[in-house]
Amino acid sequence: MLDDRKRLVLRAIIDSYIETAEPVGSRTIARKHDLGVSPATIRNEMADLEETGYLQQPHVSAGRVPSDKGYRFYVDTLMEPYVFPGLELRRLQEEISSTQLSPERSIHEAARLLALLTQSISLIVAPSPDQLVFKHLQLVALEDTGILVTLVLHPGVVKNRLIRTKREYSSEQIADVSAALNHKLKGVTYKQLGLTIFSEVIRDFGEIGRALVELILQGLAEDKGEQIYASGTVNILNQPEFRDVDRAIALLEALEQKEHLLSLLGSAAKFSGVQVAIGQENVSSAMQSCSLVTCTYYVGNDVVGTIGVIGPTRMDYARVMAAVEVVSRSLSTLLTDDK
Amino acid sequence: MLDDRKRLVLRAIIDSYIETAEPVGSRTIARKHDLGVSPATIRNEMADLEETGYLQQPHVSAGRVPSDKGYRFYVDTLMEPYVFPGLELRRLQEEISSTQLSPERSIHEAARLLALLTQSISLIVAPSPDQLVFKHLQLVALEDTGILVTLVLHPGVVKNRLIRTKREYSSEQIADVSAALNHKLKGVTYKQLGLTIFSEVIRDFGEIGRALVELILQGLAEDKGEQIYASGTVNILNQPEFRDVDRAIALLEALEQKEHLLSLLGSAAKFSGVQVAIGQENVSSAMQSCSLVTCTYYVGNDVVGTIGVIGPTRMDYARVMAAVEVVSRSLSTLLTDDK
DNA sequence: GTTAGCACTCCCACTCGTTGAGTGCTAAAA
DNA sequence: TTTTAGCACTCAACGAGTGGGAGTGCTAAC
Repeated sequence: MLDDRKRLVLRAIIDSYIETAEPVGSRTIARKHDLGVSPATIRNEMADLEETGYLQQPHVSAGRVPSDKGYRFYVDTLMEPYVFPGLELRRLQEEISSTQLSPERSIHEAARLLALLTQSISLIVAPSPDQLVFKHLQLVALEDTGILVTLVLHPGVVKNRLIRTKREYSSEQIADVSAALNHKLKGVTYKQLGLTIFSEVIRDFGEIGRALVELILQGLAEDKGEQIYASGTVNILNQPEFRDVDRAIALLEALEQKEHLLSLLGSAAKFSGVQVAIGQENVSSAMQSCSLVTCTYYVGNDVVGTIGVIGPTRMDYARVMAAVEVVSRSLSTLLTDDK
Repeated sequence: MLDDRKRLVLRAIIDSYIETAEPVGSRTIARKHDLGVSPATIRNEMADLEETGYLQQPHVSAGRVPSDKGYRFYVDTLMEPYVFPGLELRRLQEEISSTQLSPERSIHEAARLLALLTQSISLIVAPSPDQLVFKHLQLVALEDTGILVTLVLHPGVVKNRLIRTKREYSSEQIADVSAALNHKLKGVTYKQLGLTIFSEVIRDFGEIGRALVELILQGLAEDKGEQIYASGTVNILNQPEFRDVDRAIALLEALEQKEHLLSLLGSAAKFSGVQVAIGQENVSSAMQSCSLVTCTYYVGNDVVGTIGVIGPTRMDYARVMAAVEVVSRSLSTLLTDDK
């Protein structure tokens, strides 16, 4: 569709625009990239590229700027993939796993590093309770009528909740219940919990059982907010496209709509590998001039969450995609290894 | 020191400036507040107030703007305290306690509400591990060599950590250790843990004991970052003084220095009641044009943390102070009641 | 002690010409 | 047919100049 020279020109323009955030003129291209043709020829190519929708002109006497279509083509076929130097890779791997022993921490750390690496906003969706498997359930009697419920879920999430009962139970009673419950629920996923199990629990464990079922039904739905997490929000203020404070506010406020974000990232979870949504490809209105790069991460062979980066459409796709890929892989490795 | 009319003028100027963020002229004051004197008289007063340091003039033909000293006087003696309407108060109380049963959540929710209420950045310092008392310690054997340590600390903080041992232990062994440890540590504060206890634990509980001591020594120091928490950072972008993106960035980046923040808020913890640090009174350089309003919160009679609000020196002190006071009290009540 | 009057200051918004980067078109060269 | 030099044209950005307006301080009269 596009001949070789047009591709070269388009790529040169996008590379340059990504770097400088300034509209790119024909002279600049002729000077920086040695295409062996004069600015006039490049102008002709640029006019064609604009006509076919790959470029745009902010105003008639300015240079050209890539359109969403241009970026899409760039990402799909033009750009040169970025490869992290081995050294940096190892340092990264190390930093992620340095927050020893707590998967939740590791996930947060991964988000922080991703934001740092890309100088953009990073998002991370923690494993959804639905997919988790009961690994252990422990009840501990505190003084009075409080019972601490500790749920250990696979992979590596620990949740604590306090429930209160009307009457007091002895530690022994609670230990018994704990053991029995543990036996009943071990290896079951949240999704598999159905009315059958719930009614059995209520029947067999009376007041505690009821409180527990209630906890499970409502308690884990409520923390959708904790399930998604943004890091490095300050970074976008450094991007020239967000020097306009109002635009920055619009985006940042959109990011506080956790459910909204979740659905945004959720749609990427169906595919494997690094996904890119450019500008208008995003449904979210506040993100029409942003791109979203996402990748799922794993425990073993199961997709458990998504990480992503949000930046202006003029982001360094090669670098961001590499960073997302690398962080997702490091995280997967880490979570898989220490189960 | 200041006669009545000067106080009235100063108060009128500060009220007006807080509302409009525009330098205040003599005519404005004469028109809006019925002081029964002409602008010329007010001009004289204003000149005096400037000379004594309560006001400043951005340039000679502009109105006056309060100085830090002016704000200080305003906060200490001039302003009319704001009282929340009962309805709003009850709604607030309700919203804070709606995140049932988890103190950590309540604290986060309090921060969110405080930010919403003041349209500023809210900060919250969660109870420091040092002050916490062991309430319960539970070890649970997971498969392989993993042992889940659940620490229940008073007031209401639950921490989970995973430790790994070289050899496997049976659930019974671990339950025994758990019971013994629990007995030994119950009621002890972190601060009281000394070498004696540590060496006893290591002696009596071997490998698990050593891992545990290590965990306690390093594990709880490491989460200083989790101990302080900012909410509503987007809000300051709406303040006219932060339309300049670079200033906003400077402040926001300062807020990411968790340790720095901790020391900032920590100094307020020595006093009871609502504390205000205005502009230059703050040591932090990024906060020279901001004020910080803080208040400690309690469990029973023990100070366990601090909440605060950061905004431009031109903040609505009456409202912010009331909000901080109210949220801190609600939080204290909540934490105290469900122990 | 207060106030009207007035000269003065200085920011701000606006206009207007200039500059320069960049374009499209045309016609000649390859 | 493609490329390119040349040229007229466009338009944002910048700076200088200008008028208006808000606000002041001072003075003299009340």
